[in-house]
Amino acid sequence: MFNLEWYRIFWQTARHRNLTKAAGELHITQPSVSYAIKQMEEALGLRLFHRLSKGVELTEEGRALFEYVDQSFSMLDSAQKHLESLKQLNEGEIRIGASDYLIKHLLLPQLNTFHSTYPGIRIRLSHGKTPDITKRLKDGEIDCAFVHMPLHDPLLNIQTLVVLEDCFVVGEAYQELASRSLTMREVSELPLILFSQGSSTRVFVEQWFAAKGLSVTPDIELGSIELLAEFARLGYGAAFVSRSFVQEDLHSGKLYELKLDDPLLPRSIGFAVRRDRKLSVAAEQFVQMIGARLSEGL
Amino acid sequence: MFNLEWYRIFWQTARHRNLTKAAGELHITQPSVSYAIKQMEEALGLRLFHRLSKGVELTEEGRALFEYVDQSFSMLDSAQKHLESLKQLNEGEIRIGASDYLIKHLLLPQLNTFHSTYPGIRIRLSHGKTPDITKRLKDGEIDCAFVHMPLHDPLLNIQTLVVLEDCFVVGEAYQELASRSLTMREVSELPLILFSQGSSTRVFVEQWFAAKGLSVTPDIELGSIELLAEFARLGYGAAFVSRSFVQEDLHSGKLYELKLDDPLLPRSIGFAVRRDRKLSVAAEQFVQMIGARLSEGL
DNA sequence: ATGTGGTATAGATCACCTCTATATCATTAT
DNA sequence: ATAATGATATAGAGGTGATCTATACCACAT
Repeated sequence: MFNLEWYRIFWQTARHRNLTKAAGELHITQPSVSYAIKQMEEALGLRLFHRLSKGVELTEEGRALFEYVDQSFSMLDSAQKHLESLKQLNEGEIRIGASDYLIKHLLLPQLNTFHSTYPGIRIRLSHGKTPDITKRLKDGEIDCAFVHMPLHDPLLNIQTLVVLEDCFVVGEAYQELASRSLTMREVSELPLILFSQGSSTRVFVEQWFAAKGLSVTPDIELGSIELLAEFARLGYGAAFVSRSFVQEDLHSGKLYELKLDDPLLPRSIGFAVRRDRKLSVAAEQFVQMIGARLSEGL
Repeated sequence: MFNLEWYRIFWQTARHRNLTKAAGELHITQPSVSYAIKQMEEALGLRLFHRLSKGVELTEEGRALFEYVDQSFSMLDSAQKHLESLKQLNEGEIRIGASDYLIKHLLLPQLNTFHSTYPGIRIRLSHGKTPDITKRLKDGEIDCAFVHMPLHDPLLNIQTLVVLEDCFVVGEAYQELASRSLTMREVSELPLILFSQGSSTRVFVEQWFAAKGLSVTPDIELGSIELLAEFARLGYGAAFVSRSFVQEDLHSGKLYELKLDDPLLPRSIGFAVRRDRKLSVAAEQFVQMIGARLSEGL
């Protein structure tokens, strides 16, 4: 059959009109070139070059072939360049799934860094609840996802990325509550400021209460963690937030953390990919960066 | 370095999403495919396929590569088709040089046959005098030429194709001249009907006279052999024509050939190509045909 | 458990590409 | 003429890497 390597030899020979020069370019010897072209001509049943005393020259048929081969090669050359570019992270695409909350507070800060380092990489975010996100991940619509733990799925490779520690915080108005330890019932009877219904955070806190047979109805229900903290500071009640987010306020005394008889279990955020798929170069790089930055502390 | 054969293996694998199938298509074994793709991935420093439990699937980078490779291959495929077509004489080009006279009386009848057999082959004719034609042949502007012999040129390969025998003919009016043998001087004093100045035929006949120190001025000078014969038939004088052309008139008694003391040397028509160039498939076929037909007698 | 359908790995083999050496040929210089 | 130069072609030896066989391994379905 026809050996594709022959095309490369043919191409160089046609360009240099000289077997010896072509051989030099290809880092092989002149007889090898001569041999390859002979093979080719025999395989095609056509003469491709005129053998002149001072080199070779394409025949009519050879010229016809060269037109195509040249184009074909420039195509393959572009391919090499494109792949190199993908490898150098000058282009590419990452499709990430996460909840609105995680997109805003975990992903966005990291993404900025990533995007300014690799401006050519296109980021596609899709938001949704964890079950929805995992489905899209399994369907191949997204490359990786940030999910709330615990989550088990045989098709997915999930690793814990960062641990969220939650707490109830109050403003100065409720300062005295923070001096002693509260039971869950006591907490449930406070005016509560919670994340909106259906969010992972809300589900988590409701389950915590439910474990003691308590059901709660928040006085205030909000969609953003900043607002939760703000209402707490203003003394509207106890807000359920992740501790790291209100760290500064706790230090400066604008907010107070409630001590609890039954400690809240830490919640984990995991990073999930399909077990049977390798990440693209771009996604791989992204994961590396996320991992490095998060291990230094969120 | 990168082996172009790998592309073929990559391509088949990508199309079938299955190493085993690709191997079958390529008439090699599955491990060979596995090995080749591994080589390729290592050379590129990129993973090209996801290995799934039920086959393989292109990665993002693999898809990018496939786009190019697929195009590149369809290009090479077109090349094969084109060459095949050239070989089958479904297309191609022949550039032929000849004098006006030879184009009309030697080439045209043959060309019709050739052209109806191979309608896809483009014929390019260029006309000119033999020295001009041979120059164009040596410059590579034409592929082959019909020339008047004798002609010697170290760069050209010339073979005699057909022998033209010339003669002087007269109409009934001069019938009695044909009964005896004439000297050249007698002929030179007849009213002569000759081909136009500069043509090979004219040069030939002038040289024949010049060899005896005679110079001639024709009474009638014409550009086509039909007209020469016609004027002779009408009794305007003696026309110098090739015998084969007036064969019929000689038999039917419309024309009479003059007998000469000094016989005219037969003139040869030769076929010339460049010694260092091989003819294209189309031209080769043309030469074959011309040779075969002419050897059966013009 | 077992079978099925896929890929990966190990080690042996062999085809064929590449090499060296030399022939041959045309052109150019001496 | 003769030699030198710069090409390609050919012959025969050799080595390398693609290919093969055999087998392991893995996921999934039965």
